Amino acid sequence: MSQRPSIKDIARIAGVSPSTVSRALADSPRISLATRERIQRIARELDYSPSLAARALVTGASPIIGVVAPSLADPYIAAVMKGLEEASHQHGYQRLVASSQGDPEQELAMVQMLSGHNAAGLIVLSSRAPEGYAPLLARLSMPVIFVNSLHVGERVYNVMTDNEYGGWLATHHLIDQGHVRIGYLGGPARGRSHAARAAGYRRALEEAGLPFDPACLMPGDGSIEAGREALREWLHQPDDKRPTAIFCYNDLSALGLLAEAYQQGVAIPDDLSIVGFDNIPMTAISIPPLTTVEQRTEELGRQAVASLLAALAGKPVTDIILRGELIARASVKRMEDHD
Amino acid sequence: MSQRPSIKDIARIAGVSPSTVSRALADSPRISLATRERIQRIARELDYSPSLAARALVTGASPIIGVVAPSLADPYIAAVMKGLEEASHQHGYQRLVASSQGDPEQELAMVQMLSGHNAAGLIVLSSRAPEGYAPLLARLSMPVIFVNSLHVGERVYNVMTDNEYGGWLATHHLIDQGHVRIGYLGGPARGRSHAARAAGYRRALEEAGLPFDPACLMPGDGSIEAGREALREWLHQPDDKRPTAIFCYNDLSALGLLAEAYQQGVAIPDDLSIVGFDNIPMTAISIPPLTTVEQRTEELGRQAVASLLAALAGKPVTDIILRGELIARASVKRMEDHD
DNA sequence: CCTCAATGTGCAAACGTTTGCACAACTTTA
DNA sequence: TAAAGTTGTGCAAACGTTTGCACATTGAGG
Repeated sequence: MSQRPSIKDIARIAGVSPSTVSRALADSPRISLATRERIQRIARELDYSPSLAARALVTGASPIIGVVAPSLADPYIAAVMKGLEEASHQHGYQRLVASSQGDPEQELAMVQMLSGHNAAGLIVLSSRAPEGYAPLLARLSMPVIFVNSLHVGERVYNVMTDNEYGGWLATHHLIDQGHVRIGYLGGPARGRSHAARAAGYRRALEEAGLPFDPACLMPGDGSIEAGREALREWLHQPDDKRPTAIFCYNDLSALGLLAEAYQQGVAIPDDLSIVGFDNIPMTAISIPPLTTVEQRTEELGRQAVASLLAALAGKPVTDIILRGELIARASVKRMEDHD
Repeated sequence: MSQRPSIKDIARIAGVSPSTVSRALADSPRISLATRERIQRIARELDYSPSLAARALVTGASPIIGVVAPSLADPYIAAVMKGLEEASHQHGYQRLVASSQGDPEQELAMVQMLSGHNAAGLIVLSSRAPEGYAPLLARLSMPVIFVNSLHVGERVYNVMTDNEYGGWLATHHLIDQGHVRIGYLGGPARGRSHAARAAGYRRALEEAGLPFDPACLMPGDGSIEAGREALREWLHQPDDKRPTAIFCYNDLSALGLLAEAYQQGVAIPDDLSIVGFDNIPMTAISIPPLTTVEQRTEELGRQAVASLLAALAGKPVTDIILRGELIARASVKRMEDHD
């Protein structure tokens, strides 16, 4: 029946003023030890917990990190979240997570509303790069960390995977194993990471003196279904046009490709070699286990928090670029040399 | 330089009082249309967005649903989240997500802090059932929905999967396909869902007049590794003691079992039939595709929000129990009749 | 005995909203 | 023409904190 106890209730019981209670609970040395302990005991007895809303209102900031993600159902995002959770919790921050369902407009709205909560800072996960951000960011008074996209501005920082390098690494590995005709199954068309991985792919080809054939580029969107579709497409190509290896934008589509290959009787890696990207848990138990480029997703999350904290503390912050390693498993076949 | 605009700034510019602005922005009919529109235009020009902290303070509630989950990196949780997201967003609620890292003590602390945010209500995802909840719940002034665990109290409601039925369904299917010696690979030892699925398993056995052999119960924890371990264990059993089919607590461990079987040269389903639980996306593309009992996870999330909303609206709320269907794929073999 | 510093506590303003009530200016009704 | 509505707006309190400043008490130094 009684409302939640407030600082005033404690004050009344302890026979002191609200301000004394506030200070006592904050362990201020200005309050005598005796009073401090007495007040804290009373607070404990009443099960007092402070109104964070009121505190946020007066201090103009709350210990909340706003997180915007396109969705929480994606294993890549889930992994980043895990890193975020660990790091932010360690530092006494909570997270207000809003998901934009992949809608850029909603994404902006979420950022807007998180700032309404007086969040200390924002972390935005999104590979899209809605143009609308620039003006919005300029108005924001809190630091913003973008994960895997690239934005500039005051109090705006980036933490990202080196996608170009990853694309290069995957392709280089295939070349190293003797492949000459290599395909790339793409990701979301307008995504930055897709573009960067594709760029790495082309650079590796170039460096090896291999020709680049646009026909080897297959459209995709990073979904399981896109992988399945890619394999069906591959089957329709004439024998001499078919890549002997495909580098996939992400593990999800690589896994889809694997599944369809199995159904269609295409042997992996004997008939076709596959490299994925992300190193999600499932890759270790697929059949065959998937060779992939690791993305240090949890680290991405931890670093995002670290950068945010640094920015809040007024320390200089630089953009962070993380490189993952190639995880060689069993989905790539070594080609014989023709000599 | 300039702080975020407040209602007062708008008032000053518009030459009216703050209260008029507040009402105008809320589209109150008490304000003349002309003033309303003028004020709204000014607000738009200033990029005004309300201080949610202040609003929460005065109204004593904020449009926030607190969500407590053990982790965000689990695909099952991710799926529930998706349902939560959709439903809550549709009704204008935000979600403050806190993850407890599986630590029951932290879980209680998170609940505590979410109530400090004046959350409208709480949704708790956790299959553990820490005893500590009862007293905490009694003090809470907001409704709480538990997903897949079972708590009672005032303003406490439950939304859950019918795990007993699911366990029965999986086992019944195996019996139906002619299996007689059926194993059960368990989940987290103290978890409610594990116990319920095991109970369903035993009921199916009983109903079919099949003997129950405790040796057919394998310990597990729902992880991929637990699945691998279970298969190795199975290999060590003497031929006549080996189950011909195993019902797994969840898909993750079933998938682990599949992977290990492949590595060890055990043919699924020819040598061993497998049924999982959850129907996570990966089951459709495993090799072979996994027969499993669907868990309507997204629906779980949607229903949790629906129940919460109903409770907030003062409508009567009853506990909800969801049943999933059996998804027959290719990991179960039909046994020949011996006659 | 007076002044000064140190120590502990209280007062009151402020944060940005919402909302019950009062009030002024009109308009209608009797 | 007075009384009674109607309509639009403003006043001021309230929500639960934090915090700069002032005050009262005490003890020490001169």
